[in-house]
Amino acid sequence: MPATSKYWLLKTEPESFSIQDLARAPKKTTCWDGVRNYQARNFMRDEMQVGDRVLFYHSSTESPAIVGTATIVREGYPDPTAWDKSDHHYDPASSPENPRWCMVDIRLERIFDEALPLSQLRGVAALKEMELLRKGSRLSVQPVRKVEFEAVLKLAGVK
DNA sequence: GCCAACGTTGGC
DNA sequence: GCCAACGTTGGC
Repeated sequence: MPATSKYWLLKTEPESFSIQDLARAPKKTTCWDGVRNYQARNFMRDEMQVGDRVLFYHSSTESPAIVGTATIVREGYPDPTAWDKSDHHYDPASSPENPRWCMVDIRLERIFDEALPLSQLRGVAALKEMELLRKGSRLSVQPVRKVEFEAVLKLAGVK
């Protein structure tokens, strides 16, 4: 994927943080902390830019689905939960002096009137090569092609 | 540097 | 809860 990608997909388990939680957050904004995968980190650290568009995805739930959109409002900066011993994502190899993990801030754009479940997305020709739909895909931060992003918005009935 | 063992993700 | 598909770790 080229460094010019402007579209992303972020996964979250709604039991820990859902799009409804994001809607209730101050300024409908949150930091995307807790990512502990190098490929996902690199996307956040090196490629995400303010204004990039985001598909918001609920995983590990009864009906995994894309549930809305968000935008990047702050570019990559160190994830302080990595050096918080009480945090579930604590990593002793990271420190304020030498941070290993990274996060961005996102702001809610819209919650879809109807979520788009994986089962529905799998039937869409324009999404045939989408990373999310690849067998065995686990990346929690992944690039999305423009045509894919637009196809998803169309499915969601967003003008 | 190989690779087996282990831990995690996440759909089903 | 099962398990396939990954990523990471660590012995050698």
